[in-house]
Amino acid sequence: MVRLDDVFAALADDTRRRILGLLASGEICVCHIHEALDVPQPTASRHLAHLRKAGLVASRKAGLWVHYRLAELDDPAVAGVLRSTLAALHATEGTGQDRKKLSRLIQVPLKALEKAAKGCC
Amino acid sequence: MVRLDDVFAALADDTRRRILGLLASGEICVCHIHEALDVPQPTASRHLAHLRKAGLVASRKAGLWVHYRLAELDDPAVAGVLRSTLAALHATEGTGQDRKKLSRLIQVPLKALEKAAKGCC
DNA sequence: CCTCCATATTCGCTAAAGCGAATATACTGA
DNA sequence: TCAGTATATTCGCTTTAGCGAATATGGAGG
Repeated sequence: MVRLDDVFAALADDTRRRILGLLASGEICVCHIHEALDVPQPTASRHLAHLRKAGLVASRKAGLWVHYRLAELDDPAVAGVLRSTLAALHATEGTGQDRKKLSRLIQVPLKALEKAAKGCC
Repeated sequence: MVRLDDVFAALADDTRRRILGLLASGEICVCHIHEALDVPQPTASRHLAHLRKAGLVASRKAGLWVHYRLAELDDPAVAGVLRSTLAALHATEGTGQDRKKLSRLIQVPLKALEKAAKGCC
């Protein structure tokens, strides 16, 4: 059960919004998030935990790595908030820069990431 | 110019979201907000100032009273966030109760407030 | 001018959030 | 089993947000 209070608290932090901006283009593992955003690994992990508690992201363990993705939200109201938030992030300059850096890191063409992000929000 | 950071910071507080929930049904003066929400007048005023700084609400002075309303947002991305937020609030129980109390206070039928709120988001 | 009323602001305090550093956990492969 | 790597957590600290109480501002009317 997702509580609205937790959702907005989660969205009220720049680093967490940047993470969501990255996840809009698909599943990413922690190491790539912390490198793309240029934040310490514990910081990335802490914010991801916050987002997970709020119900906005889900994680999948694959050996040593943990891959995070946007959660499938049951509540349509919360889904709407997340969708509009991603759309707003998409319109900012920072999101594009983060995505560009991610593109280099994971060796995936920027176009592909852009396309995936569009289809998500 | 509305900054996304301020918007989400503004939305990350329950009292401020309750205020937005009320304003969805139209312009309201400070005294009615603080009575409908049952919070001290300085608290209502402080939160309204916060919302105004974030660019989410606008105010109009009418003699001794100050009427607040949802702002017309230039930025379509921010407008989308606000719209989905209001929709999410609309789905919560608390918003209905606050509106009911406002209805009694300002002597306007609940139906009319509901209708106005629907048309807004 | 003085008073009343609605609204805004300030002050001191408490609680919570975020960070960096260090450390713990968990899985992999030699 | 042991070393190595990715992720998570804890600790101490600093910053910030929100609150209650008191007070300031500013317009309306006697």
